[in-house]
Amino acid sequence: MPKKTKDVFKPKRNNRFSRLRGMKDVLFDEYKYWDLIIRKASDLADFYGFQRMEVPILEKLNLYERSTGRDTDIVSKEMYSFIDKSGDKIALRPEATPGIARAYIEHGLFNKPQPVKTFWLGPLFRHEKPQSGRSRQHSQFNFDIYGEDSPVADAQLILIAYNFYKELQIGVQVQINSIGCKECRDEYIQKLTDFYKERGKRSKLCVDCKKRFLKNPLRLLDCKEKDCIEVREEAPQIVDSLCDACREHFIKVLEYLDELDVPYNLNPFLVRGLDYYNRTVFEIIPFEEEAEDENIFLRQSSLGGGGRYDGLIEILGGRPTPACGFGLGIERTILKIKEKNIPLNKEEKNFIFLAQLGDQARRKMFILFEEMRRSGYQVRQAFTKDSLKAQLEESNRIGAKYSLILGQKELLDGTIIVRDMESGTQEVIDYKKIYSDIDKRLEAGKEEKN
RNA sequence: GUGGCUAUAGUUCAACGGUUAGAACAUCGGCUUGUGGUGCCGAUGAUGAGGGUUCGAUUCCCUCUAGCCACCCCA
Repeated sequence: MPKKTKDVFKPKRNNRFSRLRGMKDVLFDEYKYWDLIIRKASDLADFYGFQRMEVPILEKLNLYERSTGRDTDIVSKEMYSFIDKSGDKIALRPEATPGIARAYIEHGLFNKPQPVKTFWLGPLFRHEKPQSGRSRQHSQFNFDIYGEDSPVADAQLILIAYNFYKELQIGVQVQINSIGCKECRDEYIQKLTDFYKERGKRSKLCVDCKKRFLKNPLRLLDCKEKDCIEVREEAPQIVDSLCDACREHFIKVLEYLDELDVPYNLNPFLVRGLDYYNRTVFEIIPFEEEAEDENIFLRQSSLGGGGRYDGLIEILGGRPTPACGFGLGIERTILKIKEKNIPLNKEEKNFIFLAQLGDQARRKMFILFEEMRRSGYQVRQAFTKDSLKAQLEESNRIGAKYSLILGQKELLDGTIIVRDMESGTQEVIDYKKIYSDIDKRLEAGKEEKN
């Protein structure tokens, strides 16, 4: 080890190479949570027949303008967009669905047996003001079903999202609504604007809502201002305006959820912010039954959401294809896991630590390590360390079950020391009997457990 | 994007405007040059950046940066 001198480079925090705002490093301990989520999501994907795919992080800007919607906040205010060296307008994906839909069209996935069910997981970018549970790069995983208009698809997706949290022991509730199809929604918007035009109701609205009235009246429904909520009470509800087909679709989705005991809350004010949604829309919010202040969960940001987007593929130039899907926020889920102290049930492995003293012993152990690894043992080592003390510290740190210690003396005698790390007892055995001895010990350990 | 709060070792915290900015945990080393998980001793290591006020600033003021909270929006 070189001695430290005062000339040694000292990294400083917040220096000119520091992280970009709203970006996060995921270090070792944190990654355990990612692991858990990725595993759980992959298992569900497997089980329900969704196949993993990935699409580029960069796409053409117009993909999002046309699908997500030029006027949505995500596209108009929060997107990382730029012109690249060839002069193309590019964007870092702010959400996943458009890219996946684009891939569906581009690779002719409509020629595969339908429905095509995709599982996607990756980072998204939105230039927002960061706070906890909201950074400029975050990750989601999405489940999408293309080429299926049956309400079973909607219900199954909701079920999967619900199961995901249930199995993680996180209490959630499904907020659900139907925003109909283009026809019945337009009719409803007409009714809604007519309602707001009555006797100076508009004057009671907040500044934002006055704008919403003109630009996107549906959004009047999810304003949180007190006065706006008051006016809203009497407003017509979209479920009453659904056309027969849309109503029937929605009812069937709810019936499936009822039969599966998925708790949901019919929320007539749920309107999702992206242009391409139709019919079923839903959001997954944290929910504690014992919560005294119901504002606690109302205020909390949602863990994920989704819905149907039957028109999207056509908008992007594909043949008309019904589709639906959802996305769940990985970081927000991790926040919940930590908040609720949900244990990461780590696999119990019987680590065997190989410790050595002296160059010759090190060489021998170096080879033994490879041998044991190939034979399927969970071997661990710290061959860069010289002192036995440091090696046993490491062995202890990783929770090894046994340490095999080889020094000069053992080398000469053709023996090796087996140390039981829990009890601290150790035994000198014939070097040749390593495998049989370890096997015997592990077998005994197994029986003791049963 | 709007408003507010905050910023000290790797981490969690301390320091009436006044000596050398303290501690715990973590890290490394030693006690024990062949023995970890509990002990003892020691070492490394910080005032986010830049200005200003002052004899003197971690402390007061300004700007920037970052984080947090609320809103907006959303995952």
